[in-house]
Amino acid sequence: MKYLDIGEVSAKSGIKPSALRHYEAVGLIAAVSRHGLRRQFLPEVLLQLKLVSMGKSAGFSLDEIAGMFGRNGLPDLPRAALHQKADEIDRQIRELTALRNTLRHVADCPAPSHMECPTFRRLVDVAGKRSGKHANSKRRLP
Amino acid sequence: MKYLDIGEVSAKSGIKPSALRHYEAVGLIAAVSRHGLRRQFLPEVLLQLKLVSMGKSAGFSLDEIAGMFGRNGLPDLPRAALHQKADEIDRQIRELTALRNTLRHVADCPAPSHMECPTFRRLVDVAGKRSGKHANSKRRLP
DNA sequence: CTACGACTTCAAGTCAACTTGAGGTCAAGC
DNA sequence: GCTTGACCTCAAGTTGACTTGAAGTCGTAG
Repeated sequence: MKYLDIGEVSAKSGIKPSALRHYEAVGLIAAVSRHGLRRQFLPEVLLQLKLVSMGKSAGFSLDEIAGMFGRNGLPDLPRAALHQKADEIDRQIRELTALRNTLRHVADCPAPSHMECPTFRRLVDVAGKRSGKHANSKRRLP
Repeated sequence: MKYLDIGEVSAKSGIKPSALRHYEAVGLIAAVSRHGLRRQFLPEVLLQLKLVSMGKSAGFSLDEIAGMFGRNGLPDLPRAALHQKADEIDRQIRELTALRNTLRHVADCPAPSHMECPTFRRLVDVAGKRSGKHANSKRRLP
């Protein structure tokens, strides 16, 4: 009785049905059954989708998210792997913080050339304390 | 004399020449001149590239980054727009923090089903304080 | 009992951000 | 003066994450 069909999940999550089907195809979510042809989802799926979108905005691929939160929305990685993911996110938070500070600085700094402003260079350098081979990102407006 | 050619920029920035040419094509960076056919870059470009990679890891598209830091690597947006970008980043930092906390929690919480753990639900809800229509991300390993 | 609308599948298309490959240019060292 | 290697251009290919379109399937309201 409390099953949701794809349209309801879409309405409540703000994610298009086509995207939800795609998520099912790659194993991020699963329908509990079918009503005729229609997928029936448990309300739980909304929570799982929240995790998915958190992961996405963190810059993880769908595959990586599936790795963090198994097919059921429950993490199936060993503790250490999860902490390592958390560390990655910490690093990303530090980078974002540096970028935000940089933006606020350039918004307010009256110097003619930021490239020569020591504050600016220091801000940028903060992010330089080892990023390495990392996250590439992109937007898509539904 | 202190011009860098693309191979040097690539070596010092860790960004492939093909990507640098792509960045030039979309107006993110610019060569000051050519030596024969070869692009000559100012050392400044390395700082600009740092800004670009910060922006990328923040989930901005190359177009958006070009919007924040004009063709010269210097921001050309009005103060208010920059602060608005900074606010967007703040929101993203909050989401990332929630995700990291969630990961650390699930790594350590002994509850059998996280979906029923109140701490878990609270952590997830923290991120729910309105994201709206937002950042989609992806990885690409060079 | 039929029409409707919300769903279904599947193949193909799109978009960003690059990468790859073929074929060409050129300055510097021998 | 010729070879070499690092660069060049331009078109086409790749990947991830979807979206779109055509053609079909249902169950419920009238």
